[in-house]
Amino acid sequence: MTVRTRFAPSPTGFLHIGGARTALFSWAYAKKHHGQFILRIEDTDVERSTPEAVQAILDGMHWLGLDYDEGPYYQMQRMDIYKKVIQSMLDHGTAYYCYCSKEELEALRESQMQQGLKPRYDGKWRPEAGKTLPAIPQDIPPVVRFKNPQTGVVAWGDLVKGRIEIANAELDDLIIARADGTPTYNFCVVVDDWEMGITQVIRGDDHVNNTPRQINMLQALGATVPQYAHLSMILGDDGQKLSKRHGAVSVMQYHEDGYIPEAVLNYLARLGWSHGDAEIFTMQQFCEWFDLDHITPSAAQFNTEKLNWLNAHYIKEANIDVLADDIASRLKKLDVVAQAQPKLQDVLALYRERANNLNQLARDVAYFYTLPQVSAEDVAKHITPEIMPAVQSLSQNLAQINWSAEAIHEAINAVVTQYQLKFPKVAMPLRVMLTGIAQSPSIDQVMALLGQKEALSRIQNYIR
RNA sequence: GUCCCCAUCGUCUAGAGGCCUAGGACACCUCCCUUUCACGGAGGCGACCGGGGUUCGAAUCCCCGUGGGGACGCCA
Repeated sequence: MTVRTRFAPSPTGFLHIGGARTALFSWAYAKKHHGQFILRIEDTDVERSTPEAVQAILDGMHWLGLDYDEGPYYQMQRMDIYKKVIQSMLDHGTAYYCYCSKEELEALRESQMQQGLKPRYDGKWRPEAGKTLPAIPQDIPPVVRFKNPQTGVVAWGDLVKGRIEIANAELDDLIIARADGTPTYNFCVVVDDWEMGITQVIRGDDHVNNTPRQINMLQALGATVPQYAHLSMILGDDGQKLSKRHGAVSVMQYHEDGYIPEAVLNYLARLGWSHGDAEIFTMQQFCEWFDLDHITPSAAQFNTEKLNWLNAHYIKEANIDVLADDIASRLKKLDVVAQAQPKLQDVLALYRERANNLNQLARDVAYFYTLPQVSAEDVAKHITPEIMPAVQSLSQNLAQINWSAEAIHEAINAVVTQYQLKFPKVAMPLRVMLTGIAQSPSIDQVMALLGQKEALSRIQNYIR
């Protein structure tokens, strides 16, 4: 049987880091087994679903390069299928109408909680041999409930957590269609996973508790039960649960914050999954290596520092033209236009070795295209009156030479010797004059890229 | 409250009874490289939640604690 996995987000917000990892693992599993990966939008909560959220999810997946073979399917467009199944379950007696009002259910829940019991539907309208059902109230539109088995256990071999077993007595008859006739989540999932021929359901472990209900429905429908793999959650950098209020951000925020998608992908792949000592790998390798039995069942804490380390790696590895495009657009946000000279690719070749963030990289190279902001502190510390004669003399020499890093280096060495100084004594003030700060790559290389005219002009500003 | 899940360095993890005086990676520290800051290189620090079993032998298996998390909606 060919493998078919799916990612089934509900469009009530952006694609966050946990969702992205779930999608990544489902995607990789399908790729590994030459199967299909399906995207399904679970938008049956009309109140909270928005088209913007759908777009945000699509954008996030696109940025990460998680392409799908089928979909996106929208559950709201599949109502006919669900209604047909509900009718057939009603016909077969595996589902029934319940006329309890919301208030009645609420009261039931409360009293059970007070008695220290697990809140559950009491089966008031559940048809049973020899049982007389109450009189049907006229003013209450009924919901449809699934007739869950009351004895025995539901068990499955979870691909991540191992065997999980839950007594049917713990479960109640869940609502599969609301009073207005629309189907509910657990039911739609069952129908879709069945109808779409999903073979492995890979999802967050907050769904473990839904699984036994879904299996029971699948069995009532006579459907093949897929395999389940429940991924543990991702905690924030501080070990706390991610929530809207606390640290949960869109994957697109990582783009915004200067991360390269390869780094995010590699990082996410290693969160909860491992392949021996492998830390850095391509998505192609990941798809070859990926399997469900090397996933940790315990929750993982997000670590930005390790992401930064991977980001540095992928910035070094990136295609220089792609990198230049990205940095050019980030420069634009800083109101800096990357001119033709010096070529941004050349500048980045010099700078990317030291960067671990794209925004930082953009800020670092901005001075090639705009006058740097110099701090008074750096000026006071490095551009001292004592050094000015040497700088002045160097400036005159530089005007004479053939502009190249080697020649610049020689020129600096010459004044260093002439004035009996150490190299940094001259290099540091140059850095500040040219780049605005006291840290930069080799000053001769920086100057070579900046160009003779521009370099000399910036030095002149300090000579009076 | 009830049910379910989880538990190795600060963090991500390797580990499927002897290969473990517990390995790798990030972070941290030291040194080297050096034209500053980085990069890079070499070292270092640092963990099996506790208690009982089982076994010749347990990080690995079992039980009990403890701690953490999740689920209990006409939300998904």
